[in-house]
Amino acid sequence: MTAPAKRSLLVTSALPYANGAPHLGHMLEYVLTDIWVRFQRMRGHDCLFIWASDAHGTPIMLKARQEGITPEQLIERVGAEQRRDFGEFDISYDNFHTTHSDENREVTYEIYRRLVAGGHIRRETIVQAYDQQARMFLPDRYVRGTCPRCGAIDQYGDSCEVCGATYTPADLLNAVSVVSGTAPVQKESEHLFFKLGDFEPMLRAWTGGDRLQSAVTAKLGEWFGAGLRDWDISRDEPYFGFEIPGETGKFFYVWLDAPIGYLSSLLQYCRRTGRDFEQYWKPDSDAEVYHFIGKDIVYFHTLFWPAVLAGAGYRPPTSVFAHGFLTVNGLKMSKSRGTLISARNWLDHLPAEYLRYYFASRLGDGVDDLDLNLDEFVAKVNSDIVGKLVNIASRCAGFIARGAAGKLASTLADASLQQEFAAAGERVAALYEGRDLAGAMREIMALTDRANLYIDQQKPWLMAKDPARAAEVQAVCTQGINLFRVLAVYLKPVMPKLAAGAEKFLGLPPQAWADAAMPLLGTAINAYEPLATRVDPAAVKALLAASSESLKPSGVPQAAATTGAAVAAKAAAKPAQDAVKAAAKPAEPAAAPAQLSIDDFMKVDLRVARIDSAERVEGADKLLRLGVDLGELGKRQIFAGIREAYEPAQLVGRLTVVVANLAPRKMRFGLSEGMVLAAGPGGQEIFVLAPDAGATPGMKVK
RNA sequence: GGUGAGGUAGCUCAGACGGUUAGAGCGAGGGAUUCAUAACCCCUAGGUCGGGAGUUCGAUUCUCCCCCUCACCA
Repeated sequence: MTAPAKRSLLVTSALPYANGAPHLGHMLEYVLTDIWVRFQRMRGHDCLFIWASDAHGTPIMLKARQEGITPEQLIERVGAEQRRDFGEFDISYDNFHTTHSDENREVTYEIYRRLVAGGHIRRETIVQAYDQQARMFLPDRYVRGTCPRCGAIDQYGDSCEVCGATYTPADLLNAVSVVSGTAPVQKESEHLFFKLGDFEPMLRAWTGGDRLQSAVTAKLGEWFGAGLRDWDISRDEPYFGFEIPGETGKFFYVWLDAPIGYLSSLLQYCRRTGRDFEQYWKPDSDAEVYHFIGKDIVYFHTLFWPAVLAGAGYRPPTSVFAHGFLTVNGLKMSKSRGTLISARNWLDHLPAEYLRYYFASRLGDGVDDLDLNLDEFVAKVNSDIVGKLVNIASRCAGFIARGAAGKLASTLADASLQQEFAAAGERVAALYEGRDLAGAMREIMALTDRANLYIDQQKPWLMAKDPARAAEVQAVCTQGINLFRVLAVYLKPVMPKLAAGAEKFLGLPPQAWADAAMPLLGTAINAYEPLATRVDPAAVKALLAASSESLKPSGVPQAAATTGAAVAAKAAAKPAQDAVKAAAKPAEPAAAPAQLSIDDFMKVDLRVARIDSAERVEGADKLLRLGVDLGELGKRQIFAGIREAYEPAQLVGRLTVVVANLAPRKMRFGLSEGMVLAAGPGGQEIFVLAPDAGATPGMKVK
């Protein structure tokens, strides 16, 4: 095997925003980055993991104000939480700085100076929402009001979450500042713009070929097609950030100085350690620079960021690796929905290392979202790590300790099997290198199965009954332990603690990748202590309980589905407050819904409703928008997939039955706040249920 | 709406530059075993590889259309 040439790598994760403690969505990225970094180091490369806390911007300024502390106090507190949680997740970063630092100011000013000198900055007066009471310009997200297109209330100033319309805060009806609660006015201000268009040829060249993931490349094609717009990099005071030199009352937009944190954190690290900063960022650098990011910030990292670097005379990144988002039990992580699990909460209940393994077993090179299914998590860790991997050491250790005085044999029982395991090393390494961690884990687990099978076939426990065969027992178990040793090395980037435990057990120094190729013979090993213990499902339960009052189910997939069978299946599959179990169970076939208790049934709040209005929905050929009156429960809007079966006029004034406590479902056309009951296969054959005469809106159906 | 990624065994997913009986892990069922943390080993999945059409000697793998899911839209 030829030793790969020593590479010099600089790796970053996206900078976590300093307005709150990390959650599992953050950890997905940091674990992915860390596994890759640890792998590179084990391969003998020089690999730095550098990042920082993203500390500027309006949200931090306002949050600090709300808590009655200074922004500096806030970011210091959050920064400490971040460091603590990252450390306990075994994120092996070399430096974690903050963007609110002298180094970052220094680098940001220098970059800005060069951009100005290069003619890449222009001025333009724009009109923006302004809060007269708070005396500040308002970011779009800080203005809320009624969507001008669909009429949904309480929408952000840039787009409507209900109908998807995009607009400016000035278009909102009844606009209100989130800061003061007063109506904002429109006010002019001069802003500085970074001329992104100057860099189009450079960006097209840089993003071309297969430098980036295919999904990202495709997206970039779309953006190029739409044309690159200049980028507003200034904000007016009050703002928490860096003042722009030569201007009064103007600050750099947080997104300009945030990625510069990649440089400034490295700068701080280099000054502390005596390393050469320029080596990484000079235009002709031999070093490789990689940014791991979430797919939501691809635009910043593949367009703005390389362009800013180029404009300031630095080299662009070698590549940018985007990943998808994390869902938990099929639900988006959301604070408001109570589905957010903090890193701290996880650490309080479960080992970080098990989550690292689960993430690795599910992560590929794509930008698809990843679901943390906790039932699967428990099964996977217990089976793969405890039942199979650690079991190899556990089942061999006793024989070595008892029958061989704790000493390994001096030759291998099956050298070709060892060779097979060693040869797999390059295959596994290639998968790690390409960030196909799931592929690497599959490969490792296949080897693990192979090792257990070997021991099973040799049956050392039978040999051990015959004292004359003691040497054979020792040889077989030495073989088993050597196979385990190889596996522990291959898994080390993912499970560093487990690997450290294995090293201690085997009496070895910290292992590098290449060490796996050389068998361990004739040495003494230490007494075996359990290297991993099973996950107790109760710990998962406690985790979820602590995370929130409940993991509430989100809306049903399609409010348009109105057949009776679908209603029954959904009611059975979604007992409120029990989404965890529901999500893990396979859906019952519609033809034979599971039995449910009367209590379950009573969870479905069925109500008589009067259809006050019905209209076709522009752009949806199956939906009708119904306005229904639920009596004491008030009036609701419901979208029903019955357009092919009913003319709107036929429905107005009719009574029907509605599921009143169905979680509201956001549809492209508006919010659907319930479900109308109907029977039939669909299309024109849909029959809306109706109560007999005498029923009134709001009556409970039971 | 635009764009992208997908729809393969109960679940999570591999895979096939088109070609004899479509795979793995988990789960489930059966068996074996007892060294090991009720672990491990063996056997069992009869799935129209989303639907339809086309190209072809032959498609689940290519093309087109449709349906559905998910994500992104500075």
